[in-house]
Amino acid sequence: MTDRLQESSKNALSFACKRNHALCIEEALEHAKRVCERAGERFTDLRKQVFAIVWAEHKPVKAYDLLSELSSIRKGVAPATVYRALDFLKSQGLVHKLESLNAYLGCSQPETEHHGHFLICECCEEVRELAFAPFSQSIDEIEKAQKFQIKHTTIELLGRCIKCQ
Amino acid sequence: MTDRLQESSKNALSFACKRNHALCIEEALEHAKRVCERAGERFTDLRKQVFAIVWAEHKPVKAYDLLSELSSIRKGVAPATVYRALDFLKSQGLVHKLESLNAYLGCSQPETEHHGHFLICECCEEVRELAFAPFSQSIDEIEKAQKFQIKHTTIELLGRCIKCQ
DNA sequence: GATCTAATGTTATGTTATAACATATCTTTA
DNA sequence: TAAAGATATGTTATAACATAACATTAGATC
Ligand SMILES: [Zn+2]
Ligand SMILES: [Zn+2]
Ligand SMILES: [Zn+2]
Ligand SMILES: [Zn+2]
Repeated sequence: MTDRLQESSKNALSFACKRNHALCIEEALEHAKRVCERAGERFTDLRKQVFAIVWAEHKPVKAYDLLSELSSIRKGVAPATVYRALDFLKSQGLVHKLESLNAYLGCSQPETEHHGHFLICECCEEVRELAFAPFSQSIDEIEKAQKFQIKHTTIELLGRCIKCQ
Repeated sequence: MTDRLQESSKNALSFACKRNHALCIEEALEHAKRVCERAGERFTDLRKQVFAIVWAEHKPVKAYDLLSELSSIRKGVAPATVYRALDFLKSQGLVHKLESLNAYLGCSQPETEHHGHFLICECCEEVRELAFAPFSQSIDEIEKAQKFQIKHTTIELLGRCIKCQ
């Protein structure tokens, strides 16, 4: 247990990066705060806590697991509490929902224009968010060819990562 | 009410195409039957009925709506009944699950190699399955670049169709 | 027709998500 | 700064989606 735990004061438990990255959560929280400020939205304690828990996992989190983690640092937590916070964070692009898993993942690049395209390893459950959208050209082509105006994409590729092949 | 209704005998109700396409369900059932035969699987009454209901809609169907439709032509229908049939049909590529809608759609081209990529109109709820996979090249590239072996893709593009723009 | 296997029936429960309304907190402005 | 309005959260209840476990039935094999 490092200095970071002390620094994080009362909510230390949930605010520590599960992979022990130095300053990981602190930086992500700064990042998230800026995103909210720019959007003129409030980054409340609840939202901060939910974001920090999701982020700390570095992997998809189920809403009800999140609920039980959140309960350990906060009172009066019900499903609606969690889903409302998740909805907000999604609306700001700070977390993504993985539809094929019914789980939520902290966005790895919230300040970059991107659509949330994921590689999901069926074996180790690691999920990688593609940094640059390799599908954007295909998507443009589809929009033209099919005269279809795309507003949101769900692209989740299930398979095996290099470690699990 | 046309001849087709009479032809379909006891299960006429659910076996009629909701868009009044001539021979639509009959042909799809023949198609599905062949797919099952080739796979050495049984296309039972239950599976046939579930497939026909899903197909007749020509749009995504919720499992519990399917359940209630199925109940009108069959006894002893419970959630498991429906989900088992859907699992089977999915395994044969005869229906797809739309993860972002929690709904099921009859496959428009079950005998063609394809991955199930969809355009979903948020306005009229019409869903089009892309006939040729425009993403297959991107997917190949990702597999090489990321050393990730893709086994299943979830690609659902939400937006507005030409009629709803 | 006895045996084995696959499919379905049946009951119960687990999991995921939202509705509706009360209360608290923040922001704005008089 | 007190009142009013808007946003966020608390609280209770329920809706919507899906699977587990075991019994029974129907089809295939011998
Ligand atoms: Zn970290
Ligand atoms: Zn992202
Ligand atoms: Zn039809
Ligand atoms: Zn298909």
